Amino acid sequence: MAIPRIMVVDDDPEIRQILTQFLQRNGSMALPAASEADIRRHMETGRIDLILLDVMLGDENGIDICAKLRTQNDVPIIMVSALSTDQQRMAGYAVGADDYIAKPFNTDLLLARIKAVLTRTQRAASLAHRRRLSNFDFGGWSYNGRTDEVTSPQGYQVPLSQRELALLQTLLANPHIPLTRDEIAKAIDVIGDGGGDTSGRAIDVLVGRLRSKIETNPKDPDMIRTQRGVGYVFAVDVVTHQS
Amino acid sequence: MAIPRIMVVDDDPEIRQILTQFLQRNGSMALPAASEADIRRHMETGRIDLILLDVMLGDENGIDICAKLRTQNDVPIIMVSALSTDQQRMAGYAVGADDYIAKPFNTDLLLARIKAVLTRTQRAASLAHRRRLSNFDFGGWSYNGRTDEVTSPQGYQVPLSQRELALLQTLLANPHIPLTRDEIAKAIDVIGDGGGDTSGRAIDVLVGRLRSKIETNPKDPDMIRTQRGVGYVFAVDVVTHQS
DNA sequence: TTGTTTTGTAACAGCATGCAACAAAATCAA
DNA sequence: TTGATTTTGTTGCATGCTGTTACAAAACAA
Repeated sequence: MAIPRIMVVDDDPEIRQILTQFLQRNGSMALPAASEADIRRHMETGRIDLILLDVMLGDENGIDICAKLRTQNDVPIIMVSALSTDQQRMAGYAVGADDYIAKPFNTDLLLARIKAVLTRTQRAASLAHRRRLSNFDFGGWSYNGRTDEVTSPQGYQVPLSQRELALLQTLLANPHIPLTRDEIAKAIDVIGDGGGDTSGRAIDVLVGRLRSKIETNPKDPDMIRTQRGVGYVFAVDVVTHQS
Repeated sequence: MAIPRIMVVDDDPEIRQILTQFLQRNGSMALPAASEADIRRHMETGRIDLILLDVMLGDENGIDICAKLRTQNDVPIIMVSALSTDQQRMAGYAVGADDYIAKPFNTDLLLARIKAVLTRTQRAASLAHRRRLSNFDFGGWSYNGRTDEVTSPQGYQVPLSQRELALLQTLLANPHIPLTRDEIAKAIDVIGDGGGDTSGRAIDVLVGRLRSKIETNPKDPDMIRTQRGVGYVFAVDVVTHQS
């Protein structure tokens, strides 16, 4: 196996750095993450083989984060916790953690657990990676997951910005499912929005921009439909396939 | 591997001698050092494969010495300490120790740790070496790792400067993986950048220069893609092979 | 109808990025 | 050595991306 890429999630900068350096010295590439935003960015921008997740995050509960990650991908998760009651441990397994280690832990133990989880899930990890490279056909359009090229029914290639691309990917992953602005904001890691406040209109504007590029009639959109009071739906059948 | 040369750093003459003799009896060359001055002398006068560093040095803190050594070279360090709270251990890893052993320690354990660290670092070194001598094919181009020749799909040989070559090697070693400017700067040892400050644009310019030489359309690059807010990705499949 | 809420979007400001031009540093030639 | 050439980092400007704001249009409730 190639060098494992391990994301270290901990909001304490010191522990984060220590773990990061420890992993790097032991032959892994460590990707530190302090917040859920960091997590999402790492998940989207590169292959992650394993997540080391501290349960005691400041703003958000590690258990919740773990549950969320589990629903979205197949990357194995090792939870690390200062508290190690059996209840905690059970909660961790319940939301899909692959292993659970109590602090303070023996470093050899940590390495052994990491290795065990990695070999156990090796096949799943490579599959997860391949899934990122899928191609999609929708409403006559096509999206190439390897090159990020978006092609119109007429064969024109339409350049999308990073945000527009992220939005399209989110929609493609959730066809026919109404998505709230919050959900979209979280999925594509928008700064200004996502706090549930009505002031941030970033998603609205972004949707408008994507519509202007891929809708035949942006004023009366066919694919990205508005659900008043809810959010938006991608109302198109999507075919996923490998190239 | 040749006989490992291990520097023993401890200001207690007795322990220093015990360790030295123990190592010598077990097939290593031990180089005793009592002070930072000794350390420096040894580092300058000969190859050192590993440093065994006692945390409780009289005049200086072992942690500080370790940190200093780490910034200056890549010799692996095993810290030895009478105190072995997890805090101590963590501090050791934080400043870059490769392993941490509490006194009094089992001699078998010590030997095992030494062996582990040595093989670990040795393999990393040999892998890095082999990679340098590999050949790469990417997007119709080829790179000869022995001669550093870069050949275009049309068969033209394109001369790259040293920095451009280093950048290309870094990209080739990390295909499809987003690299931050910091990571690139560290990998190719750029002076002006790497401190995380936004002022240094050396990497941007360097990327531009490499693009102008190897991208079909430098204005709309196919291979070296920009990830806004992140860095750059080498978005090409890379085939590595020996000549 | 009228008034309120929600959504669409143009205009704007702040940044990140690309790049040309320059300057400093290294290398080479003689 | 000196001077020419190449390499490499810096700077300033142009461009494009992105979130905010303000206002208009649409949808809804009464």
